Amino acid sequence: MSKLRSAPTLDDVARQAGVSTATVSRCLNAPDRVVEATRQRVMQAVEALGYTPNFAARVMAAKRTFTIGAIIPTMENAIFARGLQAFQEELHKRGYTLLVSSSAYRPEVEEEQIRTLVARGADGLLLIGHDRNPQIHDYLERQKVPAMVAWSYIPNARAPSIGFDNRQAMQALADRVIGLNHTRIAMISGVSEGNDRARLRIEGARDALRKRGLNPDSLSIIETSYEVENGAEAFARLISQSPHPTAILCGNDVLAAGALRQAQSMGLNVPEDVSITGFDDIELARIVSPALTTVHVPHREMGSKAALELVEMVENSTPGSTIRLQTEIVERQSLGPANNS
Amino acid sequence: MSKLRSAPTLDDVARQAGVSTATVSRCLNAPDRVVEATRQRVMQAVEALGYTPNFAARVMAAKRTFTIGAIIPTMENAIFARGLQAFQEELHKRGYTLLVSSSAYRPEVEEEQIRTLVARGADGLLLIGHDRNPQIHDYLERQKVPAMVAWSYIPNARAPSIGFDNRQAMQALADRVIGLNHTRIAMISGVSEGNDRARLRIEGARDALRKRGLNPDSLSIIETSYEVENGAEAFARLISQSPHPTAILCGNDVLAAGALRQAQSMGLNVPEDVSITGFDDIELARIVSPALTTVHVPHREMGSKAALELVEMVENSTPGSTIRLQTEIVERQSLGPANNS
DNA sequence: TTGTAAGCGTTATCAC
DNA sequence: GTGATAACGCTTACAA
Repeated sequence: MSKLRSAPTLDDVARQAGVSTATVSRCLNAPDRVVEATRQRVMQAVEALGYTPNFAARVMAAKRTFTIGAIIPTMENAIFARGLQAFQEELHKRGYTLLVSSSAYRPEVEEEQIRTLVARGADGLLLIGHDRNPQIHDYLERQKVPAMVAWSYIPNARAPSIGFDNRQAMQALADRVIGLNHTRIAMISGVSEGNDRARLRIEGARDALRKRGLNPDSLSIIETSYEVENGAEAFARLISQSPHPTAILCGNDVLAAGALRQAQSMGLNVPEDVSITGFDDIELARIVSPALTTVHVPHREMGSKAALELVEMVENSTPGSTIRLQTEIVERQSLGPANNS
Repeated sequence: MSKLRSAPTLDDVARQAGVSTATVSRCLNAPDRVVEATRQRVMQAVEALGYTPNFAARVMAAKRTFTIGAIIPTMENAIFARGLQAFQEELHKRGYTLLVSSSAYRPEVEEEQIRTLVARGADGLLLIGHDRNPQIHDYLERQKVPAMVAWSYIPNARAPSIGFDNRQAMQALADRVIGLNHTRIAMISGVSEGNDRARLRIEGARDALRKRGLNPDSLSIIETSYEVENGAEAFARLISQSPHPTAILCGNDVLAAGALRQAQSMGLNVPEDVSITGFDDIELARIVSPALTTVHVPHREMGSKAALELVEMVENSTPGSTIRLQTEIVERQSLGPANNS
């Protein structure tokens, strides 16, 4: 049986070019440390053989992968997509490759993915939100893999983070709602357990009620997972209360879109009969009609700054700094004055 | 200076447990080939040291990564998300990890990503659509990395594929439109160059005109990239023609959502004044109002079957088979009879 | 059942 | 500038 010819190695290239493997390696990694003529010869051999360096071997020898891993809760909605795209673009400029996996909002899956990415030699990790088993951070420290948290700003947390103050942002929005004379307010939130963003947004809404002299416990909250259908269902339940809420704060735009759809299918006018607000300002917020009044999050800025910061941590072993980004309320058509009939 | 203690290796575990590295390796990879007592001891050592196998080393020795790579054109809209999620879930069941990267619809980026993933030892690749430089397939063959194409069904193409017949699907939809007495039809397509799905959908629309005795060249087409804004702009241009089209076929739901928004902001009623159709049946199609009449694509089925097929190719060196999935038209509210005034 | 030792394909440190 | 050569951490015959 003939020996299967497998992918060409450095050695093959070296032999073909009549040089040593060291020279070939230099041609690829530090071209100026090799004389033009030999480099030409080597590159020709590389071309001719269709050589691609073996990544695993390179990693073993160099102990660097130029790879950053990111674990996001879901790819199925656009919340993280835009920020991640900017993250990737910035990394690419700096010579890094991004590997993404999604945990489906399950902590144990996230943990597994973290270990997988570390085992694969990720030079650094991007994680979403602060809530997780602290042992994971012990593990990352032992493995010396720097990690940065995004989509949430919490100073002095275990890991440096870049994001916005979810609590304050929702408080500002709720305050705006109350300013329009809404007093019967409800909220459709993402599942708050293990999700600091969701939890802080709830707290923010309560803060607003409190500051305006309303009872924070009067806020009826339904927690549900982040899908359009769930938003619709939750809306149906909340609106059946009597007297029904005149404004419904949603934990994100996807839930808000679901709520809106449900309102419409129940023959309710938004915002005349009931106001609905979103959070995130993803594309969807402008697509639905009425367009959503929501909280704009600077996704791209967050992604690119996260990349810069993380690369800095990786390359200079710095602890990483925590960065706060500003959000702003964008007023569109889904929020109007209360109709307290 | 004290030696920095780095991540524990197999050797450390072996020493701690008082066995050889081979035994530790076996405990991890073939637990039944080791006696219970020693395994206990080894596992304790693993636990105590917080050992994680070094992936690169493992790959070098075993020549398998249990990793599948996927390169999708974009993460920024939901077209690929659901199918990819199913793909990942199925792979996970089979013990594989999925690595995803996005090419931003740029062929040269896709090519680079393919090389990156191969260099990283991906055991197999999932690619979207058939249009690409054929040299890439030569390369993959040389590297012996099986690849499967999804989102497009083309028999006898260079790579096996799983998907649907884009041409036939759009033809069926256009036929339905014509059956509602539309004769002035326009199309908002994705950029067709380097995108067989977009191209075939255009062809399908023309086929329908032809079969119904209409002039296929009467189909005015605007090609644009896949974002809501582009759909809106294209709609504005098409509708300004006189007489204006009564039905606008969109290359996907995102473009359709943009067209719909633009129609509404111009005070046009859909479908009374103009009909709009989508393609893909992503969540968005049900969120907008009127909800989109569109082509339903079995995304999850496509993803999981692609995984099965690709794993089969990887594990048994089979050539892979080409699988055709069925689409169906879902009638909602954005398509109505022509108003030929 | 367990241990020994030979790779795996690079990079990096020295000499030359 | 270039060439030997020793790691890097693991898997896997083969031997014991």
